[in-house]
Amino acid sequence: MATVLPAVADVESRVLDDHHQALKIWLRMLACTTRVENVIRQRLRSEFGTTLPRFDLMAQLDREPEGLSMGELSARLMVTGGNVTGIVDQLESEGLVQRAAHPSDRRAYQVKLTAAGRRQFRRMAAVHEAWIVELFDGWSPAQKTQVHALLATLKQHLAGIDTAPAPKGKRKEAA
Amino acid sequence: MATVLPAVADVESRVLDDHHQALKIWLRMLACTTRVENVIRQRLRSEFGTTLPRFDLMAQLDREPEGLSMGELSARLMVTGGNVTGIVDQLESEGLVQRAAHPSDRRAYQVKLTAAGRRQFRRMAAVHEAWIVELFDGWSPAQKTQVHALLATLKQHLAGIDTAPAPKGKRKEAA
DNA sequence: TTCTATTGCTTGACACTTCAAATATCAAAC
DNA sequence: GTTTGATATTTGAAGTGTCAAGCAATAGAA
Repeated sequence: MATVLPAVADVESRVLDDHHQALKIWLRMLACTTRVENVIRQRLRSEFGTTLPRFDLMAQLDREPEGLSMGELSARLMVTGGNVTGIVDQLESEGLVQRAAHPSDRRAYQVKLTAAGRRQFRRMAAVHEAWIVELFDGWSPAQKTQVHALLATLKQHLAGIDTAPAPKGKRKEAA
Repeated sequence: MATVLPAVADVESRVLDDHHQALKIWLRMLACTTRVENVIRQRLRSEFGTTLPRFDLMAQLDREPEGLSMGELSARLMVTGGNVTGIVDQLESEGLVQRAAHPSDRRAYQVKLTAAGRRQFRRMAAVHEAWIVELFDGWSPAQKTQVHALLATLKQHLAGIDTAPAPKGKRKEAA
């Protein structure tokens, strides 16, 4: 693999490039998601007078007729519990969501969409999906399939990563 | 794959699938970036006692020795101006950043990293890059190259999208 | 010049978010 | 039954973020 003269420099620069490659991908990916989020956020506001987190939370509830606990919402939305409390408080006060008693655990609720909440969400969801299709129309169907698979790989890798940084020499220390 | 009978249904469901495909990609992509952000955020906090937006802002300044105006920072970080004001206020009060007079426009500043700011950022940046490499290690170098190119396509497409939703029948109405 | 419109930035109100600490309930061991 | 520890949620403080309104400086036209 290593040729004679530029071998050393090549190996070094390849490492550097590889590092910069990951960083560049990250910055580019972040730019894309931020852009998409900003567009969706502004459109949700101007078209429906609502916000992205409200929409996301209702989206989770829409696909779970039985409702979700606060903790499940927190996990699915990948935000902290305190955050969910605040958003549910608001949606509940607007009559879009309802805290129902959990059948077997008095600590937990089952948060559900009310009829009004479901109606409103469904109305927004159709438009929202069209927006997403528009925003991702830069990729051909074949490219979309490719990306979908690539993201699956990354997502799985990320699931195995510890939140705390690896303490120097260790790797995958399973309990 | 497609057998005789469900052909019609296939055509229809393909359209639906295409819509759902964009949505699925978006959700998966969002999950990945959120996960990465959360990991980096927590590590920045525990290792360096700083936050992601502070780090991002300093990163922009580090690569511009001449400094950046508030507006340029706002554009690069893809956040609103008011937000930048707040973060710069803090970093300035901590002596990591400095508002210098703009040579030709008395309305604007040139925000620069101080010596202390640059020192601190450089220290964090090396570790940060290692984290990114770790987080994106789920992709092979070849896959990274692929993703890098695919994201370039998407980014360009997104740049041509208007923030306001397309008003029904119109398309690309250039002034 | 002077008027007008634009640009760069800040402010204040409010929404979202994390974090850490507090409360309440559960589950399981004793 | 109590205690002990874990789990579900809420609370409050502080940071981050948008938005709209406002001020100061610029730029261009009348």
